[in-house]
Amino acid sequence: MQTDLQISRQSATLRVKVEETLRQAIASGRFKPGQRLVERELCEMLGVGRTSVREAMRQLEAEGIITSYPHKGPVVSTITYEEAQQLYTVRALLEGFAGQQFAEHGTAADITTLQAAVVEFEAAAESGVGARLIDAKNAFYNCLMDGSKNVFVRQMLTALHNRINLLRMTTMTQPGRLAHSIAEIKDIANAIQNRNGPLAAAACKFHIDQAAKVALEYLRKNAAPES
Amino acid sequence: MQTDLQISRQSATLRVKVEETLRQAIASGRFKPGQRLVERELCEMLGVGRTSVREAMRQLEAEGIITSYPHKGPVVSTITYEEAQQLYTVRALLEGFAGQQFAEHGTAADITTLQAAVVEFEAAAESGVGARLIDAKNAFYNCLMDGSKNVFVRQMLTALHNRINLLRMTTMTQPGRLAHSIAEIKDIANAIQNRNGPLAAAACKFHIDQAAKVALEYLRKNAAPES
DNA sequence: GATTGACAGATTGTCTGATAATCTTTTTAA
DNA sequence: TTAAAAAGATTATCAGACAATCTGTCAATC
Repeated sequence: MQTDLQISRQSATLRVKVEETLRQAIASGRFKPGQRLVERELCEMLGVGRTSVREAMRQLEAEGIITSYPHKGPVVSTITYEEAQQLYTVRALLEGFAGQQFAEHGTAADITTLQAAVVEFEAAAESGVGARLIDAKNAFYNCLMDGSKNVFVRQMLTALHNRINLLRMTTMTQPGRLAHSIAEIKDIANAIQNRNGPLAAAACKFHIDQAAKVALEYLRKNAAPES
Repeated sequence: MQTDLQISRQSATLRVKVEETLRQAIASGRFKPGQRLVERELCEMLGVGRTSVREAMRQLEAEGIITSYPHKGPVVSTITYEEAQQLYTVRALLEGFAGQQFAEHGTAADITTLQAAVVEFEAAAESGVGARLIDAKNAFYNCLMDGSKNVFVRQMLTALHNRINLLRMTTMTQPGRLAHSIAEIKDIANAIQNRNGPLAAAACKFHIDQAAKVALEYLRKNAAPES
């Protein structure tokens, strides 16, 4: 019975739309880390009541992308150097795990999808269009997370990605990084296709460790946060 | 409904207390998985307004211990057998990591605290007092998580523990399990004290895997809920 | 008898206004 | 100059209202 006749049903509740809008606004840099988010301003900006804004805030707070202080209100979360380190460390752990599970338990269809994502990623890189590259990267990671066949791993990695976004740092735009990135991603896909779990895990970990190296180096240079 | 869950309204924010109270109420089985949480009833029960209840709901929803459906309201989350498997799998991964980090980077003070927790755990086991045992177990895990020196690992493990609590299953109360549990915990502490990272990781993983085995076996027997 | 449609009741979703609590800044007093 | 007090701003919470949506009931229809 379930055919593809779904009505768009413009997102379930207003609150969810507010969440999505704000998440996007933060991820895109419209709101910067450390910036205060004043309730009244958000209400006017979004054209919704305080209820919706406040409830959305609680959600974003739980996700860690905003931090709110009692009686002072929410602020876009900032990430210290140490936290960034920790973030990349646990991301490497979880993505390594996801890669391993994918290699060992992923379906043939999963692998086909992954290969397609790799091809698109290469094409996007060659096209030089930033947005397309970002989409391709996200598609790849999404596929990888699904391949883990573990809802919780997916949730946690999604949360980590959101928080890493706060760094507003695309390691891929660093000179020479993109080429390496492509090669690393190919290694991951190959290891998975060969059903080599440990190698897939190592490849994933290596990929993230490299990205971390670039990102942390960048953070160290572009001096610290005065807050 | 009873009013035996009254909140003492003092410092912090009311909303946070509501969160804590409800989290506790769910963890203790006062509210059971699948049970609906009607807004108005919660307001009366807690003696607070809808604002505080609704915002607390958003937080608990983000934590995964309740699930809410648009225009129908929240229910206490249920966990399927497959989800329980995944939960224990990723918990083993993260706790293994925490153990390894502890062994490799924990301070002497951390180790002292951990040893104390082990001693208390043994004493609690001998005393036969359930509440004391639970406290001791929590203290041990808290110490372990802190030892990881990684805020995100701590957050994720806390979230996982909360969700495992939904199973309302204390593997330790299974016949013969407690003795094994103590032995396993000692192994963990010893590996850490000897600064043997890989061994600590293995010990942590083994401990969780054993608990998972017991829990999953129990779940399989006590037939699946059809919801 | 089973399905459909209309209706009523219940609950959530959202808005608004009001008040208390708390933080921040400015002003005043010593 | 520093400390205390007052003023201003913002959040935290409550209460009431209304709309939107879900659920169950019951009669009408085939």
